[in-house]
Amino acid sequence: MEKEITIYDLAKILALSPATVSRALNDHPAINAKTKVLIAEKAAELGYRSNTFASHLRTRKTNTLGVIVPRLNSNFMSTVLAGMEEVANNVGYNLLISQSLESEVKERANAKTMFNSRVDGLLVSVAYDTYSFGHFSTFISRNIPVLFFDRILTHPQCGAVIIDNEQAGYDATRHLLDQGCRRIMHVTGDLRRNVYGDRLEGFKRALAGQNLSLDNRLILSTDLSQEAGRAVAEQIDQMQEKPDGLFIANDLCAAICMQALKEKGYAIPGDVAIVGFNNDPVSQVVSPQLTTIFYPGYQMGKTAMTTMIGQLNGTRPIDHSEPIILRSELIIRRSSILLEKS
Amino acid sequence: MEKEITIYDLAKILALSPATVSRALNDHPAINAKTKVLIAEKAAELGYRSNTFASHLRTRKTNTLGVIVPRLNSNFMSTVLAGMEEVANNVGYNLLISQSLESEVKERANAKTMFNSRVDGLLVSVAYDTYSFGHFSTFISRNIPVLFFDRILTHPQCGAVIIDNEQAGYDATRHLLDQGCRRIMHVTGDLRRNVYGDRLEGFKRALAGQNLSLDNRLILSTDLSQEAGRAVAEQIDQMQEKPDGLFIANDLCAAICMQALKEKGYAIPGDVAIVGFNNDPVSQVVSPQLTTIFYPGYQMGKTAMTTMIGQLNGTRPIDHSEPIILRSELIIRRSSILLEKS
DNA sequence: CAAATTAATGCAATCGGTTACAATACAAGA
DNA sequence: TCTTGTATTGTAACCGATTGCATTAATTTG
Repeated sequence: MEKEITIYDLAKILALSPATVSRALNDHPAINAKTKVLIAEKAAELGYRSNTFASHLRTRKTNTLGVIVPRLNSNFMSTVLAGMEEVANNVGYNLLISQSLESEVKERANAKTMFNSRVDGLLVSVAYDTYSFGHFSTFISRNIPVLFFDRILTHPQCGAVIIDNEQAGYDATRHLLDQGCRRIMHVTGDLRRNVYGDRLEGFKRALAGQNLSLDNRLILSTDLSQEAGRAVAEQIDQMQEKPDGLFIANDLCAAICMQALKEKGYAIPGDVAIVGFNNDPVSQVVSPQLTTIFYPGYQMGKTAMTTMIGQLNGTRPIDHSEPIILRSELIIRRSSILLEKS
Repeated sequence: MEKEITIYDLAKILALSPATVSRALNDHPAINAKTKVLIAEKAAELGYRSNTFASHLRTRKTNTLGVIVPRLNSNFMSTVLAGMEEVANNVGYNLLISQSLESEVKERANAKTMFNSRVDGLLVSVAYDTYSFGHFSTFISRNIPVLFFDRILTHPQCGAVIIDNEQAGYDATRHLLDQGCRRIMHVTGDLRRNVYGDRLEGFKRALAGQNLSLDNRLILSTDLSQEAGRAVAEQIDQMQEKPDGLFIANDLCAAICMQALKEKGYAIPGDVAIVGFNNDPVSQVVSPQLTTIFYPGYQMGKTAMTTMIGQLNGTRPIDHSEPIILRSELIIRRSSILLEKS
């Protein structure tokens, strides 16, 4: 009940050598099938469990992957993690998860912890203010694969899994244009971050496609928080030339903003048509329901993890030259429908 | 750049013994302060990192805690995890996180993995259908602390951190009664689960306090999913004697139900006043905004983790006799206000 | 029937810290 | 001066699984 059984105990009981026991438990081909069965049975009977530390010490593999995310308590991130966990769990990898709380300093500390824990690989979605790569280069130099997802850093030796933010930005904007909007405001995050920068590119492309000029006053870089949503509504209310369309790069922020606008008497979508981003549950419960971009979080988690494991197995090395791009999708709901379908 | 530095390397370079190096790095009092500095500097210079496996192998401690939750992608759970992570991270513990996907079978498998990974302690919020304790008793018999949170199993050797679900149920119901509701429906989960069973007790107590009898047809045990929310609205629509109040044990489910009711022409709160549970972001963006119970997830995560670590340090053993109960709070919003405040 | 294979198992070193038990050096006390 | 004490550092045996290199037994080949 109390004492741990080791392969030495098993060996002694069965009058075999520890080496044979070890090999049998690892299904080594050189061991007689009957012997394997014998050992396996005894091991089960005595409640033997492999000491992973001894094993890791010897093999220099940990079967553990590190994951660093900006925040755990976001619907999107936890969905991604759920996807990762499912894949990892299936192939026997453990996950060491930590959050940077959107701070590069904390992210650096987390990376160091992961490094010291000797994770076999690292999956990262970087913090809001991360621009340096330094804390990841230790991994690279030791040949530990680093894979970015969603919020990525571009690096010649790291893979990346993202959605096509440019296309998503284009789709969202194009949809508003198709509904007749001519003065579209884009509320977004830090534009140096790929997810936001790329969406802006799509936004611009859509405008250009309609020969509309870009008004920089209509591009708001915020932190996409709930407060930001309220502030945007306030700002719109103060504007002379008000926008007739609003593309906000986050659903919760968009929902709050929509609510604030409604309180101020604006009709949605009549006065302002709104498109969000993420397909967060909130997008379905606001009224009118929010048009948004479906962001395949679960899929992203699974893909990232599968890619990482492929790399570790050597079956499929990560392609460092090109990021893996997942399809996202515009989901049209009431908050942006100005024209009845014909 | 490539090779790992060990304490033996450091020892050789500095003409000291590995023992001294080891002690110095662990700040052992017997080591000369100057020697410590010397060793620390050299270690930093050469990029030494402790091999945790060798260390764990010897000390039989892993500095890793296991956490099993039903789902990662729930706002509440990810908030709890965020709280746990913050505390654990501060004191140098790592978290091994996995999800049971609401299945006892998977939970059992996860527990086994945790066990084999030799976590120093285990924190669990059990799956929807978990009623047996078997997969945790291995931990107990090896003296590994197990602490339940939110969805708990009651066991003489395990601590627990919960909110006062009975009181919360009472508060929610009492509020509806105070607003004049006389026929309140309670939509909840599996009643054998403490979180739901206790809320029902509170529900009953509130009714009893007003000398109202309990109508079992008004207690609906569902899976609290979005579909369940729609189904409830449908059911209400079919009822002869319709409820004038609705207490739903989950915000998202409540929001969907509210939406479905509105579509069917019911006025909220006029025809049906609604109270949810969790204070999920959705509760703030639905209209009318949803009255709900604030569920201190972050706090729960921090408290659970602090308790666990106190236990591991030996500073403060877990009190197995009584669960730790956190305060929750009724947040009154428009979905349930029938009487103007006087 | 001897030699050569093949199959199965054992020996012993190794991974890198940790720690009980010395050992050494030097200063203070008798 | 000799003893005792104190401060530091060293020696070596672990922790438990893995694996290259034998070794032994069993089978096949010439």
